[in-house]
Amino acid sequence: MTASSAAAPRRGRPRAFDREAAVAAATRLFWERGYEATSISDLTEAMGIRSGSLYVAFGDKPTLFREALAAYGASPYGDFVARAFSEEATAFGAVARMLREAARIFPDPSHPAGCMTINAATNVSPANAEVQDLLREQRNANLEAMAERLRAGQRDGELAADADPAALAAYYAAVFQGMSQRARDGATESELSLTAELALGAWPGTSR
Amino acid sequence: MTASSAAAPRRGRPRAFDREAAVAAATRLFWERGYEATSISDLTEAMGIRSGSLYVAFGDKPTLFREALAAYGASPYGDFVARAFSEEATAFGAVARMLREAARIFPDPSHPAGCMTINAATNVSPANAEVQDLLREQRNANLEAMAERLRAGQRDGELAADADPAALAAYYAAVFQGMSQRARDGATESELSLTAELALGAWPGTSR
DNA sequence: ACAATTCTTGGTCGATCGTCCTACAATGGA
DNA sequence: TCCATTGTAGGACGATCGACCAAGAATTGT
Repeated sequence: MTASSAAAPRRGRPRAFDREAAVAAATRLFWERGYEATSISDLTEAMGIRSGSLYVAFGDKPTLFREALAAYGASPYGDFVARAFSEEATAFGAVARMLREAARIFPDPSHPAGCMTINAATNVSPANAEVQDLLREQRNANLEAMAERLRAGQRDGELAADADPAALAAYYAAVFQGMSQRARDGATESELSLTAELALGAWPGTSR
Repeated sequence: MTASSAAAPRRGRPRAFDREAAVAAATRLFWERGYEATSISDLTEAMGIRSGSLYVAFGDKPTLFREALAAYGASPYGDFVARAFSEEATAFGAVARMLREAARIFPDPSHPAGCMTINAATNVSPANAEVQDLLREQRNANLEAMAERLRAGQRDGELAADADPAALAAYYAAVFQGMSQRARDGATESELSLTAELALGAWPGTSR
């Protein structure tokens, strides 16, 4: 690995476009339409570049998608779940914050509705199964991480001893994914907030 | 409108394939991959016919999709929600049956996972927005029908007077859609059953 | 000044998309 | 028997897909 990370002056003709802004445009398009329904020409138009530049700068379409997904995950709209679980002290606090922020972020009209990880590759032809698998594994990994957090909470006494952490995690994952779908169907923040509170009411023991 | 509905003997060469079986094959494929990721050649191969026969018998691709969707809605895997709401005496009974049957049907390996109405057109390019809109409107109509059933239940005293029927319906719709997504991600019947019971625990008053 | 390097332009590649057409096969009615 | 009608076989249509290439432009290092 040779440096290259910093702003070391590179040889050759400099890029004429803002790489970060181009990725942001691609992210928005993939988020809105999904992987397969977004064509290279859709992308080049939105990114303001020609296909040659795209392939030089980003490789092929699946590679660009992975970069767009990483950009989503690093943005405020994509990292709020990870932040909730790393910053909240209790398991209930983390789940509650996850759902309440989802209710606010999913229908926000300043970006495509719902969660990109949930919606970007649900309908995919066999030729692009790798992308579908990538997102599926990410969702299942998020579920497992939530289950692990609940198990830890149970050990610490935050969660009733007779509760089922895996079942609770699966339940909240389903609610979260359903909220994303509802946002895509036009659900408002107030509807999703009510959904979040009803879902939180199922927390065992009501002790919180 | 001139007769033509019954089995009146038609002129000309008879169809060489079973129309109902062909629609069933198309339904399965659309259900599995979604509208856009299913190509005409995919369809003709699965249906066992050539494209010429397909266009004569079914019109174009969106028309065939609508017929496949209708076949899904008339099948045991697609009509169980409607049956739950028409056959159960109480609002809670209908919602409970809807979720419990979804937990059994969504992951059934004898057919594609989840609900076709929910998953068949989530990622669609603008050219096919009509299909996406069709399914979205169907989902929203189902939600409104559930809300109406809960309002009726509230008038009949089945549901606590201070409960919010629209919010409850939106909540159970989100859970239902989330369960479909989880099934697509590999959730088992036992996981989905636990999710259903946790969701039902949020029913107001616990009086049921 | 010149070479090495990198990016942009513009176009081409084979494959596949949904749709339709023509030629032929198989049936019912007259 | 012959015609009208309908379905099938096979291929062609223009458009678009993702990917890549050659030529030229713009920059840095020597």
